[in-house]
Amino acid sequence: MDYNFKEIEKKWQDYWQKEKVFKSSVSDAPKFYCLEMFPYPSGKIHMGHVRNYTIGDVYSRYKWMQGFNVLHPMGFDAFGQPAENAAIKNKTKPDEWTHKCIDWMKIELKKMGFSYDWDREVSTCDSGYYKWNQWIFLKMLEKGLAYKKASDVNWCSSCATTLANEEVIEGGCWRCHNKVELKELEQWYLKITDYKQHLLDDLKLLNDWPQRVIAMQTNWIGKSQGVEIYFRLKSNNQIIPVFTTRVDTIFGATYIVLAPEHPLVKEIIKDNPREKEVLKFIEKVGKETKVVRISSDIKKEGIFTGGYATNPVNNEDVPIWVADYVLMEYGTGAIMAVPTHDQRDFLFAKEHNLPMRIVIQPAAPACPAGRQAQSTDEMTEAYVGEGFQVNSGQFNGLSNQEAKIKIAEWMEKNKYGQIQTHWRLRDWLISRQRYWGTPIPVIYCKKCGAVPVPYHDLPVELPKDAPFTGEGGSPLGKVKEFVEVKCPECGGTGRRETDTMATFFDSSWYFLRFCSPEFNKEPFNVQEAKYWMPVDQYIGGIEHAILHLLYSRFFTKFFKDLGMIDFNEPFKHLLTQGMVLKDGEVMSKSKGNIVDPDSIIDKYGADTLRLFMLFAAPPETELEWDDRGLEGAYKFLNRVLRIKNDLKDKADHGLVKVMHKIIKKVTDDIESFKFNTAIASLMEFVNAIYQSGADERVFTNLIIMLSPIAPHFCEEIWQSLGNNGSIFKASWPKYDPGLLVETTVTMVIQVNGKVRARLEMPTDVSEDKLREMVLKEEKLKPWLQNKPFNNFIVVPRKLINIVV
RNA sequence: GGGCAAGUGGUGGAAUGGCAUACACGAUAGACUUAAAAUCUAUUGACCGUAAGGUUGUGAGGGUUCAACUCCCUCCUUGCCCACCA
Repeated sequence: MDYNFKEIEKKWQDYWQKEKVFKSSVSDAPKFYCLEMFPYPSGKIHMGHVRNYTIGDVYSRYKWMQGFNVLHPMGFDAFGQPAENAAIKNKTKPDEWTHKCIDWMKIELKKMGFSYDWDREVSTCDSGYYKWNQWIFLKMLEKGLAYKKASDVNWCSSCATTLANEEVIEGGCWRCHNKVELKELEQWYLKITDYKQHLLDDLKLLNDWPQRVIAMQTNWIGKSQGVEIYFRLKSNNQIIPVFTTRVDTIFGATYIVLAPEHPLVKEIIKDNPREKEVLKFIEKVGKETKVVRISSDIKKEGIFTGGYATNPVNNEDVPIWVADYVLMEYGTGAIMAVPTHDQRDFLFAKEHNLPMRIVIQPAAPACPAGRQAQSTDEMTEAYVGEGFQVNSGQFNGLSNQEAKIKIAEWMEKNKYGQIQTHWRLRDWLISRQRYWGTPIPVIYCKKCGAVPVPYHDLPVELPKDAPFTGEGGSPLGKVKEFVEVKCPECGGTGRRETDTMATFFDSSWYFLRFCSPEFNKEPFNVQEAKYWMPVDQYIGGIEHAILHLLYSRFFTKFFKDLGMIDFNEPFKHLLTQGMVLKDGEVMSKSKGNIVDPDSIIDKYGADTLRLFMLFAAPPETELEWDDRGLEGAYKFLNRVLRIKNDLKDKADHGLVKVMHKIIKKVTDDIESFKFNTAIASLMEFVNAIYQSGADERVFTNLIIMLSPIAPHFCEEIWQSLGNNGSIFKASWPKYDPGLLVETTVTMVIQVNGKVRARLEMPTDVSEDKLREMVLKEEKLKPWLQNKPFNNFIVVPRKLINIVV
């Protein structure tokens, strides 16, 4: 008979909550902080949440049973635009809508049986939380890390707000995919670039992070070392700086190219017969969107300006061109072109018949790629590999790697240029022209300028009934009582900042807040954070590999500089779980292939859902949803339950030995997040029990090992076996290494690498004895046929390979 | 274009130099049943063979090794991230 999961799951969820089984507080015991990325409260949990939180839950419960003091909190990343949209649609207020969603979501999370310490719940939209966003902002302002500047910012007209560089994906808005425009605005920025070197260097400390996340962050920070070279405009000797990482090719620079927006272009073409034509070209390029400009199959277009510049290393005059493939926002907005050693320059030069010169030759014949080109005419593509300098003055004959250093030093000495480092990382734009976010705590005064709100006036509360319509513009600007305030400095007429903070600000430090969620003197209690932090295990989606993780690392470094914490990195170990797929595709509303967790819980129970998700694939790989696999998980639980009705007085010694092996395997597997093989081992254990019958001790160990995975199910059995208290207060079984030692072993006998026999041998058999037994073996005789052995290889306790 | 993963039965996956396909799903057969479901038992990579057994087999090709899914080289395919980045 099937077990009654509905009754059982409800019963134990209530019990865990009432008894506060998973409540944690600072103690002398070793701590373990297990954190899953908190959700945006959309109102419904999806399979991605279920997978993420199940992984964290299993690990937390396992750590509890290993004797750790576990911090396993949950909260809600509750500010953000969807609440505004939903509120307009449903004619309610973002505040009410969000809190309703949080309530629904909590019900669903509780139905999954997750072991959270709900006493630590935080929601970022509560003033008790965002007050500290404002506090952090003011501290950053004090330290010169928050500043306001006017510039062209990424603007999404459909969301009517600005976007950080990190929020622009392929030229579109990360949320609505609308084309992003540039708009000149005065906005607040955080100087994350002050930490760029630390953010890059400390990636080396993160040995327990996935390689690809490290790679993505490295890429995003984008450090590149090179030389800024001073070309000079021939007509008036003005400097045109260009940046290159390949200074070894400087003697092959046969023209330079400016971005169409480059300020010097207008000067160069002034009173020049080509002026009209060039302006026409610039206008044309300006109309193209960035998306079109970067699409790789489009031909690079450019035009000669009529001007010339002088290459400082050889005083050669080179033509100045303007082309669409040079971007004003990277480097200096101007490049030197070396057609022989850069593929893009090569194609451009061929197209426009520009001169080229070879300056690096592969070291033939050592270089396989390298037939040396005798003239540029025979080149069909640029040579971008390593080699030796030619046509490069006093640097001829050097390897290009060596030349890179020597030329850079020589240029710097002669003031032809300057060794420089370029970074891709830009300061973080945090102003948003939205309602549902943290108000930026600044007041503008005609006399005093931008004045920070004094700490004792925090929080700057978000007015509950702003008249927002979704039409854009800062809705807070329409709330008179909010905007019209006195200047805190001179008492004169002031005007409050009406932009709110980007929501990534909220999630950049929530892991610290969880250490002391009620603390009301500072963002977190320094002592408690000292005990709990850093997060030992962080679990979440790969989609946060750049934004959220980079910002959180930045905030952590800031708090360290404030002296509030004493570690460099917030997350010791990071696990990025794979997506949940259905029919090979990511589950999504638009594809209509969503499986609702709630309906699965209703039909099979949370334990079955948890078991299936963990068994179907390792946590980091994609998981293909499979109804039949779910059915299999359900059958397994019933199979376990049946054992209980058939317990023996004493289990066989053989089964006890099997048990100890399984304990070792399951412990090792769970420790390293191999839940799928841990479950496979438990299934093997169950199969073995079906063969020989378990006693209560063996069965209890099975139940304890299964309990992190199927907690309600195991808690029920634990209780029905007459145990007191929660199974999660029980300790994890230990294996007896003595029982793992075998006296005999099955050895595989190979002849020429092919398996020809298997022999049962004592583990301590001597090699001579082995040989004797092998030669006697009838099965092997046809293969050996009295031929002499070339080799007789023995891998102790495993295998023998005879080579004849 | 650059970087990082990955490619194994009908399916999800296991094995990190030493028995390829653990565990499960599915399928087939049997037991139980009036019958079905559930459950239990057995078989299940392909090919040849009545069988014993043999051959072959981890995207393709080469290499190292007594021994390669695993290490090295070349290539193909898929996924993800970045990208006219100078």
